[in-house]
Amino acid sequence: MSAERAKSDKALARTEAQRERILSAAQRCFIEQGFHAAGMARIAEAAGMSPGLIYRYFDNKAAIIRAIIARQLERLNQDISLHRPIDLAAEMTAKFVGGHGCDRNDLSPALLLELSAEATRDPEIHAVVRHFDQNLRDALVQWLMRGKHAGGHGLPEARAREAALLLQLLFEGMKVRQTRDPTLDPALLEASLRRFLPFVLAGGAPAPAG
Amino acid sequence: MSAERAKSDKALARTEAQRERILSAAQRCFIEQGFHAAGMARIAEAAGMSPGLIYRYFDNKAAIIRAIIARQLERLNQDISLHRPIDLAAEMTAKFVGGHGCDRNDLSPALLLELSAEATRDPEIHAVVRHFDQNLRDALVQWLMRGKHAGGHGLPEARAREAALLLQLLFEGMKVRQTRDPTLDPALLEASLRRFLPFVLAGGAPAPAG
Amino acid sequence: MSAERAKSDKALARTEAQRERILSAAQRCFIEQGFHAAGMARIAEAAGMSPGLIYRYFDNKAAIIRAIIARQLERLNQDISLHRPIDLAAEMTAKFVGGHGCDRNDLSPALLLELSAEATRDPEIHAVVRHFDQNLRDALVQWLMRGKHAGGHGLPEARAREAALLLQLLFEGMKVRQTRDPTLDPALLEASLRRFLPFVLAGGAPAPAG
Amino acid sequence: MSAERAKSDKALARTEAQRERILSAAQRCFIEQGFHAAGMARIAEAAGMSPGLIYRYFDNKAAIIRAIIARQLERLNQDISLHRPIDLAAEMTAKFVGGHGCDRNDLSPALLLELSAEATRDPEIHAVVRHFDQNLRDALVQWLMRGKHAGGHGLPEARAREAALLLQLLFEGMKVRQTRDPTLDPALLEASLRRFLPFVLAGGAPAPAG
DNA sequence: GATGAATGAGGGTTCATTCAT
DNA sequence: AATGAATGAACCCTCATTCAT
Repeated sequence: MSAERAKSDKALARTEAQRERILSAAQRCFIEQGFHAAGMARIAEAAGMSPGLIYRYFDNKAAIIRAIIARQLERLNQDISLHRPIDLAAEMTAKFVGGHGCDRNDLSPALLLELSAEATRDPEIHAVVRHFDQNLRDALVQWLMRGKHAGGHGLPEARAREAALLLQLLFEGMKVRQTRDPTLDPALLEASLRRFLPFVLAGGAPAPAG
Repeated sequence: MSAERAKSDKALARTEAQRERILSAAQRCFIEQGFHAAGMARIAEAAGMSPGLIYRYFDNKAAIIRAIIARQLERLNQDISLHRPIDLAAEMTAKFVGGHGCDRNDLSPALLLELSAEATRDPEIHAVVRHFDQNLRDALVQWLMRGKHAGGHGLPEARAREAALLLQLLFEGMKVRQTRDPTLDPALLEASLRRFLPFVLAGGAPAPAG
Repeated sequence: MSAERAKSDKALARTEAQRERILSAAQRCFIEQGFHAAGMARIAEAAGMSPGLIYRYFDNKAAIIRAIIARQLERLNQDISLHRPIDLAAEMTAKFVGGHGCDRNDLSPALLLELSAEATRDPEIHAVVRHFDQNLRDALVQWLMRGKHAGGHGLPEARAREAALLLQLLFEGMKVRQTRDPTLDPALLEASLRRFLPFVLAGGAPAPAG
Repeated sequence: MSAERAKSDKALARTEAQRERILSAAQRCFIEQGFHAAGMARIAEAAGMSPGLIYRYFDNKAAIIRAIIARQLERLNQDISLHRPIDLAAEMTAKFVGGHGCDRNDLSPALLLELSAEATRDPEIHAVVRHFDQNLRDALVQWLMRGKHAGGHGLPEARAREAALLLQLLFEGMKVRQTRDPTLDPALLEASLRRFLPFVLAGGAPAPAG
């Protein structure tokens, strides 16, 4: 039970580590060159392995793309911690400034855009994106409806739905903005958000103090 | 001088017409299949000419992409009529519902996203995108600062800059949303915008009636 | 009508010539190396063209294989001229000695064997082979049933069917023999055939004189 | 000396057993998929060992193929029992109906064909095939020359050579037929053979009764 | 100006073989 | 003796680009 198990565990761990190396290398390549321009050979090189080995861990290039997408969206979801009081304007600004996909917890804007475009044509990708998209929307709605004492905003459902949609539009708009104008003054962004977000979070009521 | 001129003019006109045919055909192909999946052969077919001929009018595929972007952004700029009173929420909703790249003045959302991702890698594309991006921003700022009697909103410059940024975030967020959730209820979108936009257009002051 | 037609005719002729060049080159490669060991690059080289060009004339390698099979079987059928009195023993011997696939009208034995094996796994190939196989069998039966004055052998149908089967077995057995013992003494082969074929052609009756 | 010997014997026995496992597994795979389509990984799996281990017992894939051929032809030779009176027509028909490579003494027809084609290209295979081929021919000739009281047919050598050749042609023709028309009516085959074989076995004399 | 046949580098992928463990 | 992860050359095929006509 122990020896066999131990070996199996170790093998599984190695497998997982290899998959991680591949995904990480692929993500770097995709960000730099795009999904289609990044060749398997280059990905293999970036992962420090031979091209053939990749296929022991992934069926094909599309599977890698899907895995990256799922992993990224998962992280995105985990990242949004709606269960503690947060300064949304500050956090969004920080994401804008820092989040260019260089560290593994950030969704690269270029990747997200290409990914969304790809979802238009690949039904499997579309399904994955939709799944996480609706998860996020539901989480936002719940958060907006929850009482203030629970870190929420106490909106009625109808208002919460409207506000959640606006928040998603702003999140995604910021991703596009990152690609178009990466030099955008963070102070201006934060000022804008700080002025308007409270109004959104209040469901359209006159902004409360704070 | 005149005959020669006339011939030259005619030749130039023909050249321009040919370029236009190619761009139009390429745009259709790109929308259907994406930048990389659309082959030159198919574009040539769609343009009703031979593949070889395209290279008399464009250096290569990337040049076509750049030309489409420039042309499209130009149209976009012309399209934004900020000189008449408009119901922004209604117009944005209409764009969301109708704007899937079917008419020639709309870039398909997928294309716009792919294009923005590409701008991350191709400096020439980036420059074009930046140029039009800032044009639009300036136009928005002017519009927001202009007096209400001139169809504007009479905001001071600082507020106008904040509001313009937010509007761009929303515009672009909507493009992402179109690819992710094309079935989004337009009524919900319009309600959200109608509740929020007046507040933005008022520069963050309590929403005026209407 | 004429100019356009002429051009189209010329184009069609060229297309057919190119297909022929490819098939001929592929056949040489397949005979030398087998279906799977012959690479497209080598075939292209043998055909004096680039690998990519082959795909303008054939969908893929399998299509080339099928075309060769069909072409070869067609020639085989045409080759069997059952409408004149023939010295079957002599002709079969001649085929054995000469027919090693070097000239285009001969089915290479190696090719026929590999082809038959391949038919076991590829349903499309199986269908093609079956089609020509049954054609040949029917032709043999007709020939055996036809009156002697018409170059036939006047057998009743039941006997004709038996004899046709035996002839096919002998034909195909000779193909195998060519690969196994290409040095087989043609005199021995001809003597064997000359002794036994009359018996077969007579439907099992005591061999007639001649 | 004895202990060492014993160990060595045991080791040799194990080596032989391993080789046998590999050959048997490979044969199954080759029959199902053909020589080239059967991968070493699948063969290893079928043999219940790792791919690497196979190379301890065989130099490479071609060596396995050669070993299978040799083993199979050896069995084939042993199988031919020409020392008892036999109903050749019945036995050949039975081989046709049953012999599709399912039992270990039968090479599948497809395999035999592929193998014969390969002999055209690989001199080592050619040599093996030739060796057993001539063995079989000699055995047939001996059988045909032997007196009837010894289960033979009492033909003079010249006639025996002719008849042996014809028998081989028929044997091999039947293998091809199995791949091309596996649904061939066994009754027709048996009738054909029964009418013709006695004539062959009699060396071309009018068929004796029975 | 216009064609479309031709090119050939590069794409993703497979698989016989090796070697550290 | 045995493993199976790793290699890398070669596979089939695509497509942006060129050029003889």
